[in-house]
Amino acid sequence: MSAHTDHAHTAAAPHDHAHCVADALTRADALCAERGARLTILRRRVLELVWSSHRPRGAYAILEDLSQQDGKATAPLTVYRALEFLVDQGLVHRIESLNAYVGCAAPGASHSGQFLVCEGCGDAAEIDDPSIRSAIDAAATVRGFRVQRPTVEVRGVCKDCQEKHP
Amino acid sequence: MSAHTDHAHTAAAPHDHAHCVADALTRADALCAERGARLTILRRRVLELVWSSHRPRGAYAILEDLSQQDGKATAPLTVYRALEFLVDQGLVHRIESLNAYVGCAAPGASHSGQFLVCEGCGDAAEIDDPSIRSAIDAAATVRGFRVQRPTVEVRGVCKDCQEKHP
DNA sequence: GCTCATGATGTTATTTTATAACATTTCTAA
DNA sequence: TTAGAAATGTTATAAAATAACATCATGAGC
Ligand SMILES: [Zn+2]
Ligand SMILES: [Zn+2]
Ligand SMILES: [Zn+2]
Ligand SMILES: [Zn+2]
Repeated sequence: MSAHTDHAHTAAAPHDHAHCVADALTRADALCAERGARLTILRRRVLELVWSSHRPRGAYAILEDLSQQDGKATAPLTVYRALEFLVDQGLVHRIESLNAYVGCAAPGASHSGQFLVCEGCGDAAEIDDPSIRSAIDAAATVRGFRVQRPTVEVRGVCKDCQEKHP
Repeated sequence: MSAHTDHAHTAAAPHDHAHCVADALTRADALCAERGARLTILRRRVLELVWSSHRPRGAYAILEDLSQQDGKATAPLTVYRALEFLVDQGLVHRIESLNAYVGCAAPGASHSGQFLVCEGCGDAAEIDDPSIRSAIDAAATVRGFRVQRPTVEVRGVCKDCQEKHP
């Protein structure tokens, strides 16, 4: 069995993050190839920067990284367009309540877009809980509402932060 | 029994909206009095403007209304501060995915903050579905996450809009 | 190889949304 | 009435996102 287990990595838990990012990029390469979507150099760089931490990152933070790497100013649109592509491909999620973006832990699989957002450390743990999804679907169906994109963002305090500040 | 029934009004369904707004203001008066919170003239006016439709409204739209009523420019902060108060009191909800605000249909009661947001008509129907809430609580508990404020915003198409564009 | 249509990126300017810092006014309770 | 606190006014700025248009890259078809 691989050293990389299935359990989700977090910003807090120490782990081989380079591997983590490399995995994400490899998955993205495979998925885009499979779909005929063009994961260009720029988009791939932006994806890598989104993954640079396990925390949600703002578009302008990514913009700064990009500008610094290139030694010249990059325009916001450059980043926003790349992010739009990545979100459309399901490689990145946008956290609405933070105006920020985070790499998807399981692209390809169904994305319900559920996050536990910690007020303490800023971590946004992606979960995919079928019972939340089915409860939403049921509530929508009863009201004749056709679901396109359910968003669940739960603000609170993660386990680690609770232990640190009891 | 009152002419006003319990079922939720929507922007689409014709109804006595003046009554609708008056009710919201009366409820707000009562709640704030009960809590010793100060629903000042300004805050009450902003609440009324939030309720001016059943659709989410942006802070700057409310700002324009306010400026027009007074015949002079109002500063954004004026509106944002009032909105902050109203959100804190649970009289208004912020729809994160729209950067907009909508009157709460049932202030005082527990607010889980669940919305069905229609892409067609812009309506944001507030629901309070216990099974969604308990599914979220269960998922959080399993992960040791302490829930403070769950946000559910479901994008899709409402019943009316589906019937209009089949 | 060329050629053109399409998609991607560059460039400049602007819009939309939200907050900071500090002054003044209003309310409340002692 | 008179602090002290809360609310509002004022001015300036920050943060997030998009519009409009030009240029460049890519790849299918010839
Ligand atoms: Zn990692
Ligand atoms: Zn935390
Ligand atoms: Zn109404
Ligand atoms: Zn609709």
